[in-house]
Amino acid sequence: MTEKARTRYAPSPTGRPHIGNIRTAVFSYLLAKHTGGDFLLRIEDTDRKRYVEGSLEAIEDSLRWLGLDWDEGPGIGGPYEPYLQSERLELYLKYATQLVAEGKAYYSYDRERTEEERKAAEKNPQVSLSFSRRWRESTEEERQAAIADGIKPVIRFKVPLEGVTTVPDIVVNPPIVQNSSLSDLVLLKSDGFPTYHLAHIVDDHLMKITHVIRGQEWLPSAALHVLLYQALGWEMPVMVHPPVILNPPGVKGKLSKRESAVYVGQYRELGYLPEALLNYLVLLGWSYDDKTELFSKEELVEKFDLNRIQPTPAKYSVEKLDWLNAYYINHKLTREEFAQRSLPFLAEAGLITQDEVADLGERLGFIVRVCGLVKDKVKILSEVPGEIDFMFKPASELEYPAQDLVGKNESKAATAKILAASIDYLAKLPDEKFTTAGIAEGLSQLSADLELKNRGLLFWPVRIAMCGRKNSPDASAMIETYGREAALDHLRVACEKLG
RNA sequence: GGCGCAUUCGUCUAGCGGCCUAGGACGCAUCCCUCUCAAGGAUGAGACCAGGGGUUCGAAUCCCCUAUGCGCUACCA
Repeated sequence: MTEKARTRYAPSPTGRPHIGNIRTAVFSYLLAKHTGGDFLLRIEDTDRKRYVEGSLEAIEDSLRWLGLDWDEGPGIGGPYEPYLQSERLELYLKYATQLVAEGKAYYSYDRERTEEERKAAEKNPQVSLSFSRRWRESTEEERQAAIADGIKPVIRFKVPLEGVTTVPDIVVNPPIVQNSSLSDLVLLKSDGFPTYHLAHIVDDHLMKITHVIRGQEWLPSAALHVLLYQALGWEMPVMVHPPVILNPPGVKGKLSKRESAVYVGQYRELGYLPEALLNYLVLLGWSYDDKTELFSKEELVEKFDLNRIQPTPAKYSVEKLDWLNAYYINHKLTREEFAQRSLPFLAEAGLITQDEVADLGERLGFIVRVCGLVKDKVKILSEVPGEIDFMFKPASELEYPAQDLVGKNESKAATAKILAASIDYLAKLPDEKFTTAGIAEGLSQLSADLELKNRGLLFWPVRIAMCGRKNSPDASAMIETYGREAALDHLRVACEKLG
């Protein structure tokens, strides 16, 4: 085992966490725990204009839901508090002015660029470069004039004009960039807040972060960060730049909310299991071997290896996630767990009350059996209510055409006979035989006794009578779940429908 | 436009010079099971390893070029 790693997830509070973003948190968490180290949460709230109320809570909820517990962070504290960058302003000021004193940074009396100027600068790097260096070699008179004009300066980093910088990285080949192509980045804004570039380096250093895991969109500016570490005389953490997640096949660009659900919270609301989402997210860009792809959180912690992160961006596809989720529901969850997790969705649909979500009391057994009817059928939890709502209604409220009962039987009259026979049979079936298996066996025998061509001719109308729809769970299982009285009611109503 | 990274079945991937007539999974097709829908079981189609040059006895694996994709190009992160 390698040395203990200290990693962090450092989102800015600009809204709900995006799954592409949270995936870097997953990798960070796994690395930390794999090495027996710490995973921290730090909030990068250095842009006051983009702050969104409630973001911190959304971030914390998402991490907790996925089971990514952090060892240090806002609220819980830690040896390097505070973990909110807005509360660490004097630190950034200190290092920025230190760099100025050392001649490695300088005050720049810029006016803010207009949208057009920015567009122009994007097209022509020379414009951008010269703009950023406008005050690099300014005279005292120029500075005094700017101050007299009331311009508040920013502090810019004095990037070396010559040489090349490379960024060592675990995932991709080290980018090699000419220093002359780099602009003098802003370290401290005119409002006294640091930029990301300064803040994350100061914090990662002070918080003793060993591995920085962040999206590949940071690769282009990583050379600048290398230079900054050098200027500050600090050792660099290991850099890890996993690829971004792309839109599904056929759609260009990185995963966007137009194309699919992108926020962790949305997946929760749709009824994905956190363990399935976690498993899927990890698989998107990481592999253990050529076969294994089902991993619990514990297995991931044990097996995670940075070197097996794929350098290529992966296209997001909800189909495999759906399969994984269905697999977890079907094979990993017990009936009780499945029912428990379905509760919020049943309440949402009005099938049970909020009080019952907290404590079902005597209804627990019934709910577990009802949910069990569709456990191997649903892909996501939000599908559960729609699949079993009929179980919550009396027979008289089921609406379906009588013709549906007939199925492959020759007539309504013939079907009615079969149902009548089923009623007689089930009414007399001993209690100990009133189980899914017992009922299935009994009704099969009955269909033979009635000399039907196949037992489907009996099961079909019985099943329709139970649920009023053509697609449903197993007929015998529904009968058992209803219990004898309710099941017989359903059959009687069906008989009446047939006239 | 400039700079950077990447490139194996439709998709996620295994592969780190001979084990590859390229393996697994999702999806798809067919069959089995079957009272419906699922689930489950079996089988199959599907990648001349982006294209072109090298290096080597030998390349999906190393190098170069081209193409394509993605990212960045703010006093945002």
